[in-house]
Amino acid sequence: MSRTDQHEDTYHHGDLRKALLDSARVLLEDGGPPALSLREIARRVGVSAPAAYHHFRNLEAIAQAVAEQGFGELAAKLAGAQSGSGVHAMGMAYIGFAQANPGLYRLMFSDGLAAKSDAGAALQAMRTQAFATLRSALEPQVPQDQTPALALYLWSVTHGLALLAIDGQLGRAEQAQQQIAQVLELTGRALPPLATT
Amino acid sequence: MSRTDQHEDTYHHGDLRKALLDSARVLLEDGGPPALSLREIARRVGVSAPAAYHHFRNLEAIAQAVAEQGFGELAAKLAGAQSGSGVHAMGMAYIGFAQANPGLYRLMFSDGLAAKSDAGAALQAMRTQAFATLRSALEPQVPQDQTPALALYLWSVTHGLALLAIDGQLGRAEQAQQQIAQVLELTGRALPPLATT
DNA sequence: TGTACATCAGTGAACGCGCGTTCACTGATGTAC
DNA sequence: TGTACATCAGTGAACGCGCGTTCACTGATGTAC
Repeated sequence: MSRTDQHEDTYHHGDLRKALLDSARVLLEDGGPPALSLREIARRVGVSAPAAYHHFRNLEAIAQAVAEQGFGELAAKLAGAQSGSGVHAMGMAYIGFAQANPGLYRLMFSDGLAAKSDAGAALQAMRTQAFATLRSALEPQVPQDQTPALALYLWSVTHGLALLAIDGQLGRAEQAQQQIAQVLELTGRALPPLATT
Repeated sequence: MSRTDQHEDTYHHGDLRKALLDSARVLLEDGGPPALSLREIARRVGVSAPAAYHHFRNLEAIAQAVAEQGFGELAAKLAGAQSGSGVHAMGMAYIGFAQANPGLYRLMFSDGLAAKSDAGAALQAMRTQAFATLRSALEPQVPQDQTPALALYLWSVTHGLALLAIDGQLGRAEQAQQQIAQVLELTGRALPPLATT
């Protein structure tokens, strides 16, 4: 009988690793990166805290794995938008991701566990990787010598706008979406004509 | 004999309130917002932790006071740049502030103590106030109906760029400064012609 | 000018808390025979 | 098909830690007389 067929209140959990990551994400959205706590993550899964150590080296490793998930999902979302109408669509997708997962976005890009040894460095690497992806997505569409500056420009606007949005600095709901669209429209004005693929 | 004339190793400190704020800022730059701890702040001043309670209601009140200082200093710096050559100079000043006080900037704009009751709300209000200042500085220079969108656009770019800079996402030193200048130059291209005062 | 005293800014000890992590354990699983 | 057993994923108890905050106190200050 495979574990996945049924899962009464068994002693063994089934897929605790996944459950812990899910729990961490919920916690993250509830209280932001500072709220991440191994004990609370386990508590919400209904499992003792030490059980987590069979699946992760420590709390930082959980945070790192969650961030990794986040970068994966963001990349997927951006790749989906890319096939659409270009910069504006990608910007909306980017900010949409942050709005849908504000706690996760903060973990990925904010200080959270920054200076800390292992996971901090790993996070930094993920960010750099994400930026490299953006740059190479832009590369075929703009003059080569302008790519780095344009990529940084686009990242700055979207990153800043995303953070302002999830900080509640924009109006609520529809109004916010309209403001975002306006900013992205302005952003596009600074771009050279794009070579559509 | 006034307290300020001399200050041997007296039992009474002289200006503990200021000393605590200074200490908090150093700590903030050392370890970011998560490192803020009342005990550590007091320890670094060489005073017992409870002494702080004669000057602040609690730890959050210290953080709030520090953030308040930060917003004051940022506003002063921007006002100084405003008399200069406009948007580009103000952008450089803004990002320069963040680079000079990364921990403080994070406290002011990042999650740090976000959702928390009193101080969190106060911080939010300070941010909103800062944005209002930016908007009204922009108002006489652009068509009135475009002011909100342009202000948000400018804030997004500078905020995003500032965070990327202090997150070490840009190259080191001169290279970083050059990238910042390039991004600000691109940013300016989206602006309508400005009415110089 | 000298002294009693109220006020104030410090002190050390103690509280309760939640945390991350380690430990020795035990119950469940599934495989070898 | 049935059983012994190695492996593995859980458990509860305990550790040490640093934290924010409260408490009763005491030493210093400066003012009223």
